[in-house]
Amino acid sequence: MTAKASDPRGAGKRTRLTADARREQIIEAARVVFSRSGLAGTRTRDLAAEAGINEAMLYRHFPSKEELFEAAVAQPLEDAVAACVEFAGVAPAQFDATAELQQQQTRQFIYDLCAAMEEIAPLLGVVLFGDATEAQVYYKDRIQPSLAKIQTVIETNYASWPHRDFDPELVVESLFGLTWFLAVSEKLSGRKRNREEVAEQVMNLLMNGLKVPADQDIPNPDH
Amino acid sequence: MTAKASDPRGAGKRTRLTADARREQIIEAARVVFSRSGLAGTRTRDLAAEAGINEAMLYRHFPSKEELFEAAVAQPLEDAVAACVEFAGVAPAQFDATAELQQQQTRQFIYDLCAAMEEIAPLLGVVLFGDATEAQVYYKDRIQPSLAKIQTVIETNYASWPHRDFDPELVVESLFGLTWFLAVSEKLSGRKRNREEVAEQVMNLLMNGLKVPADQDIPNPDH
Amino acid sequence: MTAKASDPRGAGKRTRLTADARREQIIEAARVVFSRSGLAGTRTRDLAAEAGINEAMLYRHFPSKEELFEAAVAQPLEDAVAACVEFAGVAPAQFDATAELQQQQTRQFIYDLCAAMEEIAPLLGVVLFGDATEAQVYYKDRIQPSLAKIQTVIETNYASWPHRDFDPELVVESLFGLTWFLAVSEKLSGRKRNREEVAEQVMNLLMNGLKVPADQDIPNPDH
Amino acid sequence: MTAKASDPRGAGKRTRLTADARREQIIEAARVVFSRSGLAGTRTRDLAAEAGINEAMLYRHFPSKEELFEAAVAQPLEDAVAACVEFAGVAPAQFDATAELQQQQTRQFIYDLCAAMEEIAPLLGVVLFGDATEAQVYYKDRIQPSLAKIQTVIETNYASWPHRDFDPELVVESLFGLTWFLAVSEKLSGRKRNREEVAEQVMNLLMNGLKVPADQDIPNPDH
DNA sequence: ACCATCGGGACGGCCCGTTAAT
DNA sequence: ATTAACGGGCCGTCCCGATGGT
Repeated sequence: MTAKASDPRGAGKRTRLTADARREQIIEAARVVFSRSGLAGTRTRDLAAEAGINEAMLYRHFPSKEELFEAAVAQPLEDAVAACVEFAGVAPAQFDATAELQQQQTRQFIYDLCAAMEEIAPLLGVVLFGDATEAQVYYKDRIQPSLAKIQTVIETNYASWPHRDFDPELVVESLFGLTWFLAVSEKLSGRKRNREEVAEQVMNLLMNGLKVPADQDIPNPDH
Repeated sequence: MTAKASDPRGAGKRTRLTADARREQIIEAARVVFSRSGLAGTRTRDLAAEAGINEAMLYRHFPSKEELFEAAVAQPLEDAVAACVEFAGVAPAQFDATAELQQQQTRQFIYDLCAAMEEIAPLLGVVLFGDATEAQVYYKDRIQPSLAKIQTVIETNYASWPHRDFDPELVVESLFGLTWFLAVSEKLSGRKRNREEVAEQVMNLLMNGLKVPADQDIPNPDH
Repeated sequence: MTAKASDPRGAGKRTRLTADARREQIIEAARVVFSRSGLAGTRTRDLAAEAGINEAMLYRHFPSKEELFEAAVAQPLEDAVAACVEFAGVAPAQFDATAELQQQQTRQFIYDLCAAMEEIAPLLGVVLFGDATEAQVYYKDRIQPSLAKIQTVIETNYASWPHRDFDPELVVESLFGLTWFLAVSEKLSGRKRNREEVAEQVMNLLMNGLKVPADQDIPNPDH
Repeated sequence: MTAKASDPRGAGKRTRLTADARREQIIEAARVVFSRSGLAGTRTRDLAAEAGINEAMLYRHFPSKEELFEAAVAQPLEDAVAACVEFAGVAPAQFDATAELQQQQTRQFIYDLCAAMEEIAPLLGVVLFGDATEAQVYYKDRIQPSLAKIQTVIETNYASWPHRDFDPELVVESLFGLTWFLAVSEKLSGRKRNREEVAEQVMNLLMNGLKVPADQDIPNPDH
């Protein structure tokens, strides 16, 4: 994000901003309100109020509420999901018997995913549950491709570590949904979790499962 | 259903609906429309049209759109989530070294959860992403308690099988979110998965993880 | 046709009434509600509720709200105003120097008028201030003729007593308006006046004015 | 009166007024429509049409139809009635045997009252006969106090002229009602009276009555 | 044979998203 | 950049027919 000299939340004084800066400010305010109330549930008045400007100003910068939604929610969400592909990274070159590297890499991936989810979880919600028809298009065109890419990365790394037979697509969607809901739940319940612990636990869950293998010691059977 | 003097199923003729039947029909139609467009995005006209009646009829049976939403979406969702607690079941009495019984039980649980999710996924969406304030209340008061109960069931079974140390709350939320998103994704992408396979894979993921233990043979490294 | 049934206000039990009795009951209930809220301000639901019957019953006895208004308010009001003509009576045959008989007659007239006004005051209000266009027609066709008749009676008696020169029409309207407002005021303020005293005072005002003739003693100048 | 700024019949033109001017224009238009149809009988669409604007504009200037009614009818009416107190004036200082000054003063008072009534008569009607409950509150809180003040003025002058014993309250209400109905009647019948003559006649009626004192000549017994 | 309920066209008040005019 | 303006639509209800139970 570009560094801004002025505080966009400063409501006291009327600052004259450049068109771009104003646009950015509107977008950020809109993201807040849209996240809160969805597309249909948001009034243009609320958008203007949150941005600290006049309603007519919105229409000087955006031709319609829908386009503002696109700029403030849909596009950033698509970008953010696309960015998650980077998190997946590439597999280590050489074979690792204990897949320790994979575990580390996976932990980091989950950590990054959780971090990203904190921001995009509400956006994902309002986009996917605003209007079913648009959601379908959006999901197919702008979410799934990124998920597919992550899946591809995993498949590429498929040969480099010892694993069970699994469906990469299912795993990606599972992980995505899992982290999504954790973020949603955190926001709704107001309870904060330590993200590193979460990443560690989820990674462990994903890689090793809950069960202790039969030939190992049971760490703490009765807690 | 409520006991009726006359046969509710019998009449083959086109009969006017009883108040209860009409109410139920409105609720079911409303659930469809609300699932599609959310609370704010749904017009009362759409609700009436979907139910095949006049708008005025809605308000003879429900005092407001919000109350219809409550009856058609919020309450059924709460009930459905509450019903998921039953799926968790109880742990087998005796110890099982390979935790085979737990695996079976878990598979069934996930299967049931996925089945339930097929219906409640959109409801969950529109409730949690319709209005942030109401979502918070709803989640805390009407979703989390059920999740907590499932968690309790797991904790009760905690001692009966060999497992790693994990946070039951996190696991429950993870599983819930995971299955939720699988259902959402299925609906949005239009692709159908075999639920039994999904349950098997997810159970395996949950119990055993993706990784093959180091002292085992690598089943099929390069697919 | 048949004799009036019992008290129409008995709401406790559902009495089966003859059509005429039911009609009369509806009319009386309607008069109450219309008096309270006017034609436009009255819901058919309120009418039905006040009559203790179903809304549909109204339309079995009256084709429309307007016709019920006509039967419950407009016609009774017209009749009541027409009946006021009787109150005016006829002048005594022989000349009376002190017009004592006229005073008595006038007192009685005013008394009767006040009594009638107690009932018709609200009706007059809702008819004349409900809809301006209809009020005009109503006034010209159904109120003024009765006032004109009263005026005629007065003119007939004109020669029989010593009086100043005055415009009978103006006097009739004045008296009518005066008594109307007294009734309205009584109802709105909740304060009750003794009707005989009112009649006496108004008669005195009308016949003798407030001022004491110069050649008479001043009864009580400083009270 | 102020010159009409915009032509209500003017079609496409979008006239721009300041907020205050528009507000005033709406109020004046509303007074006309409310006077015609009452509060319940007036559609917001009629209000907008009469003001030559869109319905939405009403709600930019007034939060509800009721508040517009308050601003356009209730408050002006209260003010106008309150202003009538000024008309009552004060009694002449010195005693006047024939009460000629009082007569003149009274004539002027009645004249002013009639003039005021021409404007407030319909307002009074729609307020007092719109809704019985609100009318009661309005009358007690916002009409009666002014009438009581007039009454006080009369009582203050009570000692300064020779009069019969009378109830000032009754006289004030009588005069108020009398002039009210004269105005109503004029409006409804479409017949115009000369106000000076009316004032003269009513003053005479009030002060001297219709009857000729016994010791005076009968002016014109048979007209 | 009465009556209550179902059913609906139309419109009520209100305000939302949007466009001129200043 | 701001205020005034508006077309249209939303939620809710009103007045009133039609249908079927008791």
